[in-house]
Amino acid sequence: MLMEGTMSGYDLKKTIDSSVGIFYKASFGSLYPALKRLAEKELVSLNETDDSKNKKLYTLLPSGREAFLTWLSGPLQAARNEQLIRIFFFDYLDEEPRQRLLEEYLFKLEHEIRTLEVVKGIVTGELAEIEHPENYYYRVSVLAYGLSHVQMEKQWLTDIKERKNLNHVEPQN
Amino acid sequence: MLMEGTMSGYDLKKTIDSSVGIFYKASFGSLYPALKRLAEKELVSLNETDDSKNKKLYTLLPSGREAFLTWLSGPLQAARNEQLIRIFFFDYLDEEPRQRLLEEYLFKLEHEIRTLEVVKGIVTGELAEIEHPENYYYRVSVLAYGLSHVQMEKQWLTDIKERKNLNHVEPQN
DNA sequence: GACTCCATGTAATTTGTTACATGATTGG
DNA sequence: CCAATCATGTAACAAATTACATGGAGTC
Repeated sequence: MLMEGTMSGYDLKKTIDSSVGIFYKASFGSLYPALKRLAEKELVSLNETDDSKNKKLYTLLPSGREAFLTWLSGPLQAARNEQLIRIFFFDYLDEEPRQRLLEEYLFKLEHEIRTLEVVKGIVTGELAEIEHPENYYYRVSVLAYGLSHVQMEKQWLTDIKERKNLNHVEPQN
Repeated sequence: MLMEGTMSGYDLKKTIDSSVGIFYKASFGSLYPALKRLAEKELVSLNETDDSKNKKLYTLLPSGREAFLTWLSGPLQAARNEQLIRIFFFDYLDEEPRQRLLEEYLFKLEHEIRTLEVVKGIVTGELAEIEHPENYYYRVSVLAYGLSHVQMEKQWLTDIKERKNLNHVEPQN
């Protein structure tokens, strides 16, 4: 986030919540100590404001920028989904609570789909008004990923709710 | 896993690796202390074998079974994908390393798809030979989820590699 | 005057990772 | 006999979560 410019811990939290917030959470209890560590490693510099707010502004140093790009270039790996171990054991639940849970989750997913579509609409609109929208392609792609993901989950959930024969799922390619 | 029967920490690790291992890892450094904690809370009972192996066999107690079912009945939540924050920032990478990373990931995904298909084949075969295959429906469903997931990711990756216009993704429902 | 927002932090607790350490048994 | 597997654990280190604690500024 500091690649975008100088920020305080508080600003950071707001920025995170309103951008990657859909799939990543940060608490103050993790943010402030993390900034401290980054400052100790001299990856960021600290400037205190002397106005009434008493903000501590953190700026990414060249070494920090380097560390960020190194992290970014690391290998992509399949994300491990802890949610799945729950469903893995769903056979132990009775049919009634199981259907209820699946129903609830389906409801949440539908809500999430609507949310993501709204967000995507807003972002697309904002993007149309800036100078170089192509520089924000991957940020928008992540939204598209989110949508594909929840749509896939919805389809899958609908299928298992009906106890469809899962061997008939056809590969897309 | 202890719902299936009495096991040692070592057995547990093997069982985890060969079942949920595709999407969940457990190390001895987390397993043994965890079993200790479960024993302290009297959710499992401990029986030491007196043979040469010196195994410590853990058995789920009724209270442990209850705790498991309570955990299982908890609300399902959308899994948070930390991998996505990487891709969110991909605009900061140059086109060359970016394409290389996407290519690598695509390769991994294709490997994973083949693996999952093999595993699914094996599991389906095994399932056909047991008495009540319907009691293992959700275990198999998770495999189907895994496959849908990687297939979705592959499609998405292929799209962004070509910088497709992501606004044209059509909802499935 | 009360409530919300801005702003920073610490403390306790919990947990995970990685590496280290030990020793018995089994199969080729 | 040597390597792999079986089997259990600890220690150092790193982080995250939740709750607590504090204080200023703006606004209704």
